[in-house]
Amino acid sequence: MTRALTRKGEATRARIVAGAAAEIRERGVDEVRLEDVMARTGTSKGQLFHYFPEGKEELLLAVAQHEADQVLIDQEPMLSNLTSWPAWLAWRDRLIERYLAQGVRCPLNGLLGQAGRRGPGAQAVVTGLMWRWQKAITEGIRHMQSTGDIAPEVDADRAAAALLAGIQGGVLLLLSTGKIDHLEAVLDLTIDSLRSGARTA
Amino acid sequence: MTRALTRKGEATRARIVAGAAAEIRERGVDEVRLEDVMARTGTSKGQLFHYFPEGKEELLLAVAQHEADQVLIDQEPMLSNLTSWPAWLAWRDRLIERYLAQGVRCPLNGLLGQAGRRGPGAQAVVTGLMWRWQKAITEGIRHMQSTGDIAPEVDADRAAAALLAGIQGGVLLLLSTGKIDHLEAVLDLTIDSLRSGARTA
DNA sequence: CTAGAAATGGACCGGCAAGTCCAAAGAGCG
DNA sequence: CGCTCTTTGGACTTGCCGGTCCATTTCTAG
Repeated sequence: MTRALTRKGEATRARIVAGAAAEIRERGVDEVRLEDVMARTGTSKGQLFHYFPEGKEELLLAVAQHEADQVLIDQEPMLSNLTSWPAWLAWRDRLIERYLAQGVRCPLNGLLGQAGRRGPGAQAVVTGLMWRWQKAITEGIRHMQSTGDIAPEVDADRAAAALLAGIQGGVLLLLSTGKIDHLEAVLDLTIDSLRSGARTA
Repeated sequence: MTRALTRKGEATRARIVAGAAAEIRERGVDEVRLEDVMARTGTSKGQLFHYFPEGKEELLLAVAQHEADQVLIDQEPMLSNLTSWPAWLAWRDRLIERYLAQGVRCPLNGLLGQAGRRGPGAQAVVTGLMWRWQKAITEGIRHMQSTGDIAPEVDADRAAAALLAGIQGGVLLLLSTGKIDHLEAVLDLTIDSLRSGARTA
């Protein structure tokens, strides 16, 4: 039942997704025309609908999944190794760097706020991303607790939830205002707060 | 040069904005058709373009401004009176309550992430909102510092920036996942953190 | 080599929704 | 009471863009 794709087909499909992703980053989700994707990727309409029978919707979803994965990959190996304060700071730096470079071009942009409306598929992609992201942070906090660097009374889940929210909001404000200050403030203050909590223990 | 609007005209214009706002809340920005607004408000196309000569764009911008103002109004009188810990908690409760009630229906939704792309007008609306919001929080923190409830070393601006980002992210996650947990965590943990900072002083 | 499946190209269709236009109704004013 | 400016109604135009369709070429297997 899985589509019969030859190697060539596979490559074309990937090219379409990548091209669509680039297009979205540059122009925004709702500004993407199938035609633009075709032009950029050197494909024809027939191909688009051959690889994404459901049409635009399906393509967009594939792109979303692709970009969501990328978000986490871009944070590696830091995100999975939050095992010391220097590691946390390295992660912090990576985030700042990454989003500073990305600027206004957030590929998931259109999705985030409208996940609910864009159908259950989009919803799943977004919640999946957030879930994995938060889980990684939680594990980092737990690890720091195991080494005594973070107070055991800290509710790792709640703290991770707050930090994740802060990051999202920081990025959102970067998107809105062009300033990275909010993201920086969140990361620094939250990490500081986790850190100083150790004294209590 | 300000448009010559009779009282009746003024009323109609307001009705259109309100109707469009409602429509956006229910269906999302990009799903709004002029036709829907007409139907809901009992107006004709002639009227829409009479009151908003630039068309949809201009109408949407008017709605955005309207809703942005509402966001802050909804937080009053708490937001302007963050002068004691009970007051902060009351504000917290109001936020939770408001966004819980609102659920997925965020009128500014489409704007937030795409302010940059939606033209300078939208950008201005969003940054203006964020600016005013953050300023109010900053003033709250400063006041608490003046009464010794928050340590003087706290950088009020930075702390406010972080809190604002947290709130935005919390709302975003509410929109994406339907859960209010993130917003709650941000508010509680951040306020706690500000509170415990007092001990240091 | 060849049959069948996959991949590709691109002409064409159809609907939708923004925006235009003008005619007519209503309201304020001397 | 009639002039003018605002308000209103709604038919019509127009361009865009997603989606359909089929002819053609390329690939793979036996």
